[in-house]
Amino acid sequence: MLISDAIAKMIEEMINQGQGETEIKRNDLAVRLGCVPSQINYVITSRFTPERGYIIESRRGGGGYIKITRKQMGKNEYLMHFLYAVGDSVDEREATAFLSNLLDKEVITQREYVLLGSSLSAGALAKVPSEYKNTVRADILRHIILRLMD
Amino acid sequence: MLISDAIAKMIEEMINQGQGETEIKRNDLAVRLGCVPSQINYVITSRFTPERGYIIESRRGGGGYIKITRKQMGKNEYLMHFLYAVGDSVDEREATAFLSNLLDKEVITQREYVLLGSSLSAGALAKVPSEYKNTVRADILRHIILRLMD
DNA sequence: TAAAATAAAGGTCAAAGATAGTCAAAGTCT
DNA sequence: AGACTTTGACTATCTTTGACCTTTATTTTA
Repeated sequence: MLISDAIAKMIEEMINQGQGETEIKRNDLAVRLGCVPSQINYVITSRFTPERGYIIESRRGGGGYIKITRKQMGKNEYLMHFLYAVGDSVDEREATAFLSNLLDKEVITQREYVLLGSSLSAGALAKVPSEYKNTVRADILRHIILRLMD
Repeated sequence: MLISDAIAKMIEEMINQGQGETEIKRNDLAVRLGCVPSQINYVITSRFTPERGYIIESRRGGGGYIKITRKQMGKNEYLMHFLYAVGDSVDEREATAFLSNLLDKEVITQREYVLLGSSLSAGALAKVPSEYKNTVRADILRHIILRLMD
């Protein structure tokens, strides 16, 4: 398994242990997992993103920490939030992150997650010229989100 | 025998081994079969297409892979029929007709009908250049149908 | 005790490494 | 001739690593 995946898994477990939030010591974690400290940042910025519903806070210096919180919101709040958060360009990864968040919050079902994901997949949009691809994906995603609100 | 046929055969075997799906390492496979890596892409795009019931997913970079999933003809006759019925160009009205057919046959729910309809709507695809619009819609629809198959 | 130095975190960024994707030219088969 | 295949140069994306930067806390010193 990739080191980054192991780091992500570890952090997720810690968040679950801590009822939706955890505070890590970057250097400690890096040593425990055998990676360089900056790789922790990489994992956080690539996987614990706002699109996936996480908030990151941190402090440097003695007693420093990185705090990761999983956001808790109501359905409509989520949808509104996502509507704004979906910019005018979304790649497949981001789109999947948004959908999996909606799934976690039970705004959509597992089956809807799969079906809607297929609408946004690289394969489905393969023939859209690359300059427009992520723009079109964003448009589709926004249309879906709008339909989910009522 | 053509190298491409050998590649296709190999991949098929791997899919059989893996109960309908397999994950390959493009470069590994290319080395094993003595071809350039991009030939794997050629084989995948020319033979493992959605029209034939395959779903392709992939990732680049460290730990990258290409995942190929085959949807079975036998179990999903009705959906297979749909898959073939979708031509290479579908306008919004036809897409809606397909979806409402699926709704009538209780293959999808009312809510799925609405959500998927919004993915295929003119609005969602507004920015796709008109030459491609109906082709892209057909691709999306095919991907959705494939995902409806268990 | 206030300022200065030092230590103890975490942050940034770019380079290098590891994969996969695209596309067009050249080759081959029918 | 036209369709399909083969190849490789170039591109895009994701991960790993390390050098250097910034912020905050603690200790030393005038």
